[in-house]
Parts: sequence; C-alpha cells; structure tokens
Amino acid sequence: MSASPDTRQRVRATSSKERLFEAAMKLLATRSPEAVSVDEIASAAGVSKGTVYYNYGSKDELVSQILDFGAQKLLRELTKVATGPAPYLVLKSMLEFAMDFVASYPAFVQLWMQEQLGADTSSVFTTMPLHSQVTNLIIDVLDRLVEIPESEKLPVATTIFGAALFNARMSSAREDGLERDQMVRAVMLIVDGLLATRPAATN
Amino acid sequence: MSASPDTRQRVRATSSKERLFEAAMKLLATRSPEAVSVDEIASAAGVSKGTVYYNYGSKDELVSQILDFGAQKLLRELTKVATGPAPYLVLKSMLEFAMDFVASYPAFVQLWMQEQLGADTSSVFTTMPLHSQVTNLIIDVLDRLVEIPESEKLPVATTIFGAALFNARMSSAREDGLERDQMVRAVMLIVDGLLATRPAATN
Amino acid sequence: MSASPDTRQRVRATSSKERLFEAAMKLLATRSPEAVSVDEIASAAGVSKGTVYYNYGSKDELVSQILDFGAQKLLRELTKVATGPAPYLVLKSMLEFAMDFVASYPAFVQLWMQEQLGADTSSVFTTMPLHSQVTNLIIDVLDRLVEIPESEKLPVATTIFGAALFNARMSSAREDGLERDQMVRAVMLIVDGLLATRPAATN
Amino acid sequence: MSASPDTRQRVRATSSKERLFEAAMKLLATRSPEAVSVDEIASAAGVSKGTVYYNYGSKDELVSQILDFGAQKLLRELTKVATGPAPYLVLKSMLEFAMDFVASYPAFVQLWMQEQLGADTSSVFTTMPLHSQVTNLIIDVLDRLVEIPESEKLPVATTIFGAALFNARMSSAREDGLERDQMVRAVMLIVDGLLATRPAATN
DNA sequence: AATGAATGAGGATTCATTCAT
DNA sequence: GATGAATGAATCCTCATTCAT
Repeated sequence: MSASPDTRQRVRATSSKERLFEAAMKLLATRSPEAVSVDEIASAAGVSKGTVYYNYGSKDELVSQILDFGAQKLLRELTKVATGPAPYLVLKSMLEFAMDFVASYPAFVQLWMQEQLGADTSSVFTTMPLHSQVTNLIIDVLDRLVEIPESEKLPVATTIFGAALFNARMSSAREDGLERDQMVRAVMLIVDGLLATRPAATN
Repeated sequence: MSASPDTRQRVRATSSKERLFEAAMKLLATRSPEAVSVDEIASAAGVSKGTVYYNYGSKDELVSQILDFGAQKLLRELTKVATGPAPYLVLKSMLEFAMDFVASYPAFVQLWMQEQLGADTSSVFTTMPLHSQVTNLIIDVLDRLVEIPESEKLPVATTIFGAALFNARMSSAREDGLERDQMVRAVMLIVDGLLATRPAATN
Repeated sequence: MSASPDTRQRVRATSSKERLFEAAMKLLATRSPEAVSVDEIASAAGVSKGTVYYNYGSKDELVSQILDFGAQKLLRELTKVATGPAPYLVLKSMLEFAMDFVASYPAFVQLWMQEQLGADTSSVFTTMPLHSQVTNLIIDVLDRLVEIPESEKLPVATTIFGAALFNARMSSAREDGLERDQMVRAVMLIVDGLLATRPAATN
Repeated sequence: MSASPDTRQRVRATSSKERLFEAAMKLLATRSPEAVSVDEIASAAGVSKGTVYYNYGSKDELVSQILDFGAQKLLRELTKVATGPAPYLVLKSMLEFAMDFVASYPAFVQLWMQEQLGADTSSVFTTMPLHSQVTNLIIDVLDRLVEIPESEKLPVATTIFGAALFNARMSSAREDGLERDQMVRAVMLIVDGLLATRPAATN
C-alpha cells in the first residue's frame, strides 16, 4: 500500500504558502516592507515570484497577514495569561510571553509600529486597536494589584507595553542582546515602583 | 549703516538645504526612508529634485545627515542635563528633554531604530554607538542614586531609554497622545521601583 | 504528426532576448554605448524597457555580451580559416572573413576599440586578450610564408589586423564604401611588401 | 618697476580656456564625449563648471573645437610634409608625423572616427572632408612613386591612413605600446608591396 | 499549484544648461 | 572673467503586478 496523495502532501516539508510566510517574516524583521522586494521574499522561500501572487494576491496582503497573524496571536495568548490568579506573577508572565513572542516573530514589532505611525485614525474602527486591547489587559491586572488614579492608568500601561516591546526588539536584533529575564526584571521595576508609591488594591 | 550681505544671506527665508532637511524630517517621521521618494521630499521643500542631489549627493546621505544631526544633538543635550546635582531630578529632566526632542525630531526614533536593526556591527567602530553613550549616561546618574548590581545596570538603563523613546514616539504620532508629563512620571516609576527595592547609593 | 512544441517555440519570430541583441547591435554600430539609451534599444526591439533588464540585467551586461559574442565568433572563425594549407591564400581568406564579419557585426569594432582604450590592464587576465590571440594567429601564418625578425612580427601583425578592422569599419559605415575585395587587396599589399623584402620561410 | 598687469596675465600658467581644452583632450582620449561629463572636465581643469559655458558656450562646442583644431593641424602639417622631394621618404615622414600627432592629441582619433560613423553625409559639404583630403595627399605622393590603376588608389591610400591611425591610437593607449618606428616600418610595407608589384612612376 | 516572461509605472541619479552675483 | 546654486529633462534601474502556459 503506497502513501496516499493526501499523506504525501503533508509530508512535503512545508507548503509554498508557509515558506513564503516564514521568509517574509525573517526579511521584514530588519527592514521595512518597502525595502523588501517580492523577488527577495520569493527567492528566500525558494519559490518563484508568481507564487507569491498565487498564494497571497499581493505583497500588501502578505504583509498584513503577517501583521494580523501576530496581532491575533499576541492578544490571544496575552489574554490567556492575564486570567491567572496572582497579579504580580501574571504581569511577569505576560512580559515573558511578550519577549518570547517578539523573538519568534521579529517582524511583528516593526510592522506594528509602522502601522501605528502611518495611522489614518479616521477609518471606521472595526475592532479595538491592538494597542488599546493590550493596555486594557495590563490595566485590568494592575487594578488587581494597586490603586492607581484613572489618569495614570494608561500612561503606565503604555510604558510597560512599550518598554517590553522595545527591549525585546532591540535585544533580539543583536547577538549581544540582553537576557530575557534581565529585561523582564527591569520592566517589572515599573510595577515595583507602583507598589511602593500607591496603596494596594482594595477590592 | 546697512545690513551686511552676510546678514541678508541669512535672511533669505531658509536655504534650500535647510528646507530639504526640514521637509525630509517631516516626511520621515511616519514613513521609512524607502517609502519616501526624493520627488516627494523635493516638492515638500519647494525645490527641484536636482537640488536634493546638489545639496546632499544622495538620498541616503540626506537621511543619514538627519540621523547624525539628531544623534549628536540628543547626546549633547542629554550630557549637559546629566551633570545636574540632584540625581532623581536629573533623570526626570533627561526624560523631559528626550520627550521634547522626539516631538521636535519625530523622524529620529524611526531612523535610529531602523539603523539598530540593520546593524552591521562589523564596521570598525569609530565612535561609541549612541545607544551605549546614552545608557552610560543613565547609569552614571543611577549610580548616584541607588546601588545596583553590575549585571542589572544595563537592562535597567536600556529599559528607561527604550520606554522613553517608544512612548514619546507613539504618543507624538497621534493627536490623542499622552501628555508629556504623564509619560515622564510613568517612566520614572522605574526609578521609584529601584529606590524602593535597592539600597541608596553610598558614595 | 504535428510540430513539437519545441519547434513551435523556435518559430516565434525571434525571442525578446534575441530581438534586443539585434537592436542593440544595430544601434551600437554608429554610436557609443553611452550615447544609446536603453529606451531606444527596447523600442527598436519592440519590447518594453523592463524586458531589457529581465533578459540582461543591465545595459552594461547587454553591451558586453555583444562584445563577447563578437570576440568569440571572430576568433573561432579566424582560427578555423588559419588552418588552411596555402599561407598567402589563408591570409586573404582571413581578411575576407574579417571584412564580412565587421559588415555583419558593425558594433563590434566600436565596442572593442573602446574597451581597448579604457584598458584596466591590471585585472588578473583570465584569457589572453582578443588582440593578442588574433595577432598570434596572423604571425603563425606569416611564419609559414616569410622569415621576419622577431621584433617585427608584432608590429606587422598588428598593422594587418588594424588596417583590416579600420577599413572594414569605415567603409561599412558609408554607402559609398569601398568594395570588400579592393580593401582585401590593399591590405594584402603588406604581405606583398614582406614577400618582396624578406627571405621566404625555410621550414 | 613692478610687472604690468598685461605681463602678469601672460604669466598666469595657462588660461582657463586652455586648461579646459587640455583637460577635455585628456579625458576624451579614452572615452566618448557622452561618457565624459562637463563636471569632470571642469574639475580636471581646476575650474568651475560655469567656466566651461563661459568659455565655450556648450559641451558640444568644446568637443568640436577639439576636433576641428586637430583636423586642421593634422591636415596643415601633413600638407607641408607632402611637398618634400623624395616620395618614399615623404610618406615615411607623413607617417611619423601622424604617429606623433596621435600621441599628442589622443582624443582626436576617437572623435574623428565617431564623427565618421555618425555621418549624415547629406549635409551640404562646405569643405572636403578630412578623410578625402588626407587620402588625396597620400595619393599624390604615391603617384610620384608608382603607377597604380585608378580604382586601386583610394583603397590603398585609405589603408595607409587607417593603419597609421589605428596603430598609433592603439599603441599610445597602452604603456606596452609598440615603438613609433616599428609601426612606421610596418605601415611602409604597404608601399613596399606596391613598389614590388607595380611599375615605377613614369612622369 | 506554480512559474517564467513581460510590463510599465515610479524611483534614484546624472547632467547639460541657465543665471544671478 | 568666473562661480555656485539651482533646475528639469533624460537616464538607468527596480519592482509590484499580470498572464499564458
């Protein structure tokens, strides 16, 4: 009995589509989308240029699938972690996850930041932007830990988010990068600062 | 006594070279260099495309002059501020300056991050990279404030630097951005966290 | 039995690549490469400009393929002719071939002379330069005919080569050009001069 | 008594105009006019680009002045030499002069050949073209030496002219070039060939 | 499912030329 | 007599995209 075509399919290392996704991710890790050509992506994936169009329809579509995939994955996992019981440890876990995520999907931070800056905020926002969703998540956990004046919540959450992404991105780009746990501890100092200067949560 | 020709020179609104610099800065604030065309820069500056090449030789040169200018200015001012007497307030001033700087030179963070990622660290490094110079500055000030284990210094300084740049950049890109002082206070929480968990400096 | 697709391929008038080659050859016959634009070549070949780059990568590459093609063809044929038995007639045939060659590939002389002048002799010479290969060929044949002092061989061979190329090129450029056979006879006078003033070969 | 301004003028090494002429000559020796920029010429002459236009009005004008200057000089001198008494030696002298001329004005051959090829022969010819004037000169001298059928005169004269220019040009471009006298002797073989195969002139 | 050939719009750069000083 | 700044047309080249096979 020979292998069914179905099986053989699954055996073929990875599909063209996946290969392209990986290749694009790697290339977009250090360069802006405009600086990466479809040719380059295709040949890095070992397929022909036409295959990019066959699978993704356009360069922009490939790029935004990477962005969307990352955004969804980041949010999904972060939400999962955020439900844990001990808020301080939850925050730490969230940071750890974020660091690892950035290391695995290096293109993500780039693409996301670029998108943030280009922002035509005008668009009828269908979903809440990633940024808000993540800061909301952080705020929820912080609320379980300390009492913060409403006006400070967003800046603090944004700072935690930003420090995490920035550190992770910068260090993963250089072989002499900082250790993940060192970075996590440094960012957690923000929380330590809060704990030291604000009353504990009362709920 | 009439105005000297020297003075009249300076009066001519601004020179083509400066106009180009400003225009490029503005355009590069939200888009990568590859995504901004020379045509666009030239017409934003109100000069012909050829003038870009007359004054800067190439697009790359224009871009790197913006980067260099920013790096030097940032470092020079930060160094000046860092010499103040009260370390806690010094850090606050440094952050304030950094925030304002990013607001004035929005292209800078973009260009700098991009450059960090492209990193051909191989080059015979002539000057210490901006990143190291700034973190060294921060570490010096921190040392005057608290006692930190050697291994933690760099992660903490990097986090402060990163959080500042990231926040400043993100907020200055959106009209709904956070207030400068809110951001400064949020970042200063890192220092508060240190003060709460480490012994004070003993010098 | 119908024509194979292989055959049908070959039937399609001529491929873009070949059309470009021909067009470039024609245009380069009377103008330097710098004076012929890629646009011009493309439209003379009836293809789009992009096709030049798809097929040749750069203008320089197209030009040097023309040069290389010509050099190889010239040398190959000349070598073939040089093996004939009667040296005087061999020389005549070589000249006839050279004349016809120049008429068919008018761009060749231009490109080759230009290249000779630009000479970066520094390069690690991979093959013996065309010039030397041809003069060596001529010298071999002359040796079978007359006895020439070593020091005179190269000048004489060079003169034959040069006179042939120059005449052929000049005449093929003007409709009032000289007849091929007249030119051949004129150049052969060099050989006649040798025969009249040097002892016959003794081998 | 101080130097008069008039004198000082004459002292100034060479005028801008002459410097430009020399610089252009040198640069055009190995490259086509299209491949040499006005910038390059100006800076090789150590003057500003504007000065080219001040002195010559246009690049084309500068180039054709070089060509014209050379053509006139070559013809004038050659004519002078051609009037000598002994025809064989006259031809030799003409060749010697031509060789030296090409060595001194290396751009000339290039420019002239280019012009020959681009030839819109249609133009209402004001003066007889250089080529004809020179070959006529050669023919006159040859006539004093041997009897040549009318139809062979032009090919032979052209060959002498061509061989001379070509050899001179090629050798002056390379430091390993042939010696002038070797080249002259080689070209003179054409005359030897004539002498050996044609009756002497009878006039 | 995939590709190779071809395209044309756009982008960086060069360059002859003009002109005010 | 000479220059530096500026220009815009032309040039080389890149690249996302299309399409027949």
